[in-house]
Amino acid sequence: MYGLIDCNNFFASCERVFDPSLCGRPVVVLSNNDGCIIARSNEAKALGLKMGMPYFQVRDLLERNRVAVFSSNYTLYGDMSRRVMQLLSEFTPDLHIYSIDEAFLTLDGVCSAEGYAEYGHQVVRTVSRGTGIPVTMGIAPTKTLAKVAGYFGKRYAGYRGVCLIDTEEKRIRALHQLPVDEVWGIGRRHAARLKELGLRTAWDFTGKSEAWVQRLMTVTGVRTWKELQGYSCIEDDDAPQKRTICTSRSFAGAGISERPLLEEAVANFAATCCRKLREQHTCCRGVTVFAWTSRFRTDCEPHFLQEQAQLPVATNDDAEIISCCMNLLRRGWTEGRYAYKKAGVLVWDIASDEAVQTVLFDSVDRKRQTILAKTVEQIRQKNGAHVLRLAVQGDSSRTFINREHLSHQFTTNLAEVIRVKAR
DNA sequence: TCTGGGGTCCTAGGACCC
DNA sequence: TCTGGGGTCCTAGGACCC
Repeated sequence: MYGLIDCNNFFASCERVFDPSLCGRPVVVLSNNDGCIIARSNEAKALGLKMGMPYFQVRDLLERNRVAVFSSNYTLYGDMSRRVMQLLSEFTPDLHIYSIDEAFLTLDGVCSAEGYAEYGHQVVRTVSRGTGIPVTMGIAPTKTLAKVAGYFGKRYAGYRGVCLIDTEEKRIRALHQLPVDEVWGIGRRHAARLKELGLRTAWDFTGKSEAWVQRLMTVTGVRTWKELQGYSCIEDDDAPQKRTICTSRSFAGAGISERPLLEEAVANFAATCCRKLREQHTCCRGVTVFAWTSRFRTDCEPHFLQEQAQLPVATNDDAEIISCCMNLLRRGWTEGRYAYKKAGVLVWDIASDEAVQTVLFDSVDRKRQTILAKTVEQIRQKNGAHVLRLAVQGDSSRTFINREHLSHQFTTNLAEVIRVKAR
C-alpha cells in the first residue's frame, strides 16, 4: 500500500503559517516577476481564481475581495518543505519525495491492514502540529489510486484529511466519481481526446482495452490504465541525478536589450547551473544559452536566440562554463534589435564528477582548476555564497526581477525571524 | 504596461553501420 | 516489371508532472 501526502495549497499555506490573520482570508501566491497565480487558498479558489491566471488581469478582482497577495518566496517554501519531509521520514523507512509539496510513503510492514486510517490520521496530525501546514493523505494499493484517494480526501471534510481506497468496492465507486481529466498521468491533450470519444470518468477509461489505450496514449497511458485497476507499475525511483539542469528567468518591464546586461544575467544563470551540478556531484559537457522576446507582443516579430556548444571535457567550473556561455551569447547576439524578455542556461550531457573523461591535448590546467575550485568553495562556505564571483556576474544588486509582495525569510534568516510580542 | 520555472519519458524519423 | 535486411544512435517534438 502507498500513502500519498500532499500539502494543501502549499505556498499559500506557508504564508499563512507566519500570519494567522490570513486564516479565513483568500490568499494567492504569484510566480516570479509577480506574473501569474501559482497557488491559491480555498477561499481564493472559491472566488473563481484559476491556476496560471495573469496577475494584471485579475488585480481588480483581488483588491475588491481583499485577497492577500504574495510574491513567491522559494527560500521559505523550500525550508518548510524540508521540515514536512523530515517529519514524514520518521514514519517510514521508505519515503519518496515526489515534489516540493508531495511525498509517497510505502506502508507495507509499517502498520497492519486494519490500521491504515489511524496511521494516516497520526501522520496528518503530526505534520500539521509540527509545521502548521495542513496536509491530506491518500492511501491505496497503487500510486495513481493513492492520488485518487487524495483527490477525494481534499474535497470531503468528513475524511478529516485521510482517504482510504482499500477495497474493490471503494475503488470502483471512486473511479465512477472521478472526472477523467483529474487522473494523474492524463493531461490536457489526452483528456480532451478522451472526452471527444465519449469517456467522462476514470471508470470509462479503465473500461477500454489495453490495445486501445496503447494506440492512443502509448505505454505511459497503459501504465496509468493498469494502476487505476490496482496493478502497481510506477517505480519508486529515488530521485536519480538530473540529466539536464536549467536556470532561466523572465525579466521585468520591457526586457533587456543591452548586451552587457544580458551577459550579467546569463552569467548568473550559468553560475547557478554550476552550483546545481556540484550539489549532485556531477559535471556537464553540453551547454545551451537561450533568450527570447515577449510571446505576447504583437507589435514586433518574436525572436529566439539559441546557441549551444559541447565542451571537450566535462566540468562544473563557474569560470569555464560562464566563459562558454559568454561566447555563445556573443555568437547569437544581434546589436540593438531585440528586447529579451526571458533568458536561461541549460546544461546537459551530465555525468558523475568522479568519472570525467579527459583528453590528451587539454587546454585547461585541470589540477590548478581543482585547487582553485576547492579554495573558492571554502571561502564561500565560510563567508557566504555571494562573496566570490566572476566580474561579469556583477555585484548582484541588479536582479531584473519584480517581487513587490515578498514576505520574509522567517526560517532561514536571523534578521527576519518572526517577532512575538508579549502584551 | 503586465503573461513562471524546472523537470521526465516516449516515439518517429533520419542518419548511419554492415 | 523487378531495387534487401537488420540493426544502432541521435534528435526534435509532444506529452506529462509539480
